[in-house]
Amino acid sequence: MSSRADAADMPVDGETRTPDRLRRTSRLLSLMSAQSDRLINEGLARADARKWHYAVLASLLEYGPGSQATLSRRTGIYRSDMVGVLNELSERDLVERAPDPDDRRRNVITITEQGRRQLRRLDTVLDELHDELLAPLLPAERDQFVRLLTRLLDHHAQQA
Amino acid sequence: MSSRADAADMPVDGETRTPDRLRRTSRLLSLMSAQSDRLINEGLARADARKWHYAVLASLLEYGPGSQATLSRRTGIYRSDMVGVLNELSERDLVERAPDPDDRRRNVITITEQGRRQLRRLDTVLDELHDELLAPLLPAERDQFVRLLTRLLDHHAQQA
DNA sequence: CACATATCAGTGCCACTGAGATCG
DNA sequence: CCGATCTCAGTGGCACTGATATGT
Repeated sequence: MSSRADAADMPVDGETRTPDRLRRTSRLLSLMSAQSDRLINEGLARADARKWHYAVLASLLEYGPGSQATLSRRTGIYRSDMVGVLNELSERDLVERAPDPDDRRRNVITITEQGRRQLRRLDTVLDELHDELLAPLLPAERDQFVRLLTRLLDHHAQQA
Repeated sequence: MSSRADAADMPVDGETRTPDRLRRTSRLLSLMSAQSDRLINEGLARADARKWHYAVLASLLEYGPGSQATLSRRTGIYRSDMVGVLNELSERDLVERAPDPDDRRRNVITITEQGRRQLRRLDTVLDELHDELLAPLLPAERDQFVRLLTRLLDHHAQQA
C-alpha cells in the first residue's frame, strides 16, 4: 500500500520535483468543479432556477413529500439553508409548505404540478449542459469518468 | 452528435426517469470537490497552511519571483484576494514583499529559505492526503481519472 | 425532562466586482 | 489621458455553527 498518490514517476528531491505542484489532483478537482458550477449555474439561472431547486424537486418526486429535516438529509442541503430554498420554491409555486397535523413541529413539503413541469424542463436543460460539460470525452470515457468519480465519492461519503 | 450526457440507457419519460437526478455528473463533481477540499484544508491547517499558500509558494519556486498581478495570473487567485494571502505568507516569513525599484507600482514577491522548507513539508503532507483521497482507486485507475479530469479541465479552461 | 424541528444570526472560504490611489 | 498595479470594501454562494422558540 501507499506509494505516491500523484505523479508516481517523478523526481522527488524536493527542489526539482518541478512541475505539477500546480496540478495536484485536489486542485484539478477544485478547478473542474468550479468550471462545472459556473456552467450549470448560468444555465439554470436562465431557467430561473438553482442547483438546490433541482435537488429538492428531484428528491420530492423520487421519495415523496417530507419535512424540511427529511429533505435536508436527502439532498445534503444544510437544514439552516433549507428555509431559504423552500421560500424560493414556494414563491414560484413549485412546492407547497403546510404544517403537519400529526406533528405540529413539522412542515410537510409537497411538490406541485408546476413543480413537476419545472423539473422536466430542468431535466432537458441539464442534459444539454452535461453534454457541454463532458464534450471532450467519448461516451465510453464519460462512463468511465462517472464510475471512478462515484467510487471516490461513495468511499468518502460513507465516512460521514 | 449530442445524445444524452448522463445515464445514456435510462427511461426518459420525464416522470419515471427515476433515479440519478441526484447523481448528475455535475453534482458528483461538486460533492467530491467539497470532500476533497475538506480533507485537504484540514490537513493543511494542521501544518498552519492553506491551499493558496501552497499554490503561491509552488509558483514562486517554479517560475521565480513576480509581482502580485503575475502571481495572480499564475495561480488563478483573484488579484483582490492575493493581498491577504501574501500578508499571511509574509507574517510567517515564507515570502518577502519588496517594492520594485524599476516600477514603483509593483511589489516583487520572493520566496524565502523558510518558504522553500515549508513547501517541501507541504509536499509530503499533500502526498499523504492525496493517497487518502484516491484510496479506493488502483494506481492505473488513479492515472486514468487524472487524465480524464485534466482533459475536461483543459477544454473548459481554454475557453476563458 | 429529553429530543426533534424550524428559523435566524453569524462565521469562514471562495470567486468576483467596483473603486480609489499610485505610477509609467 | 490611457493603462497597469495594488489595495480595500463589499457581494453572493455555499457549508457550517450556535442559539432560540416551539412542539412531542
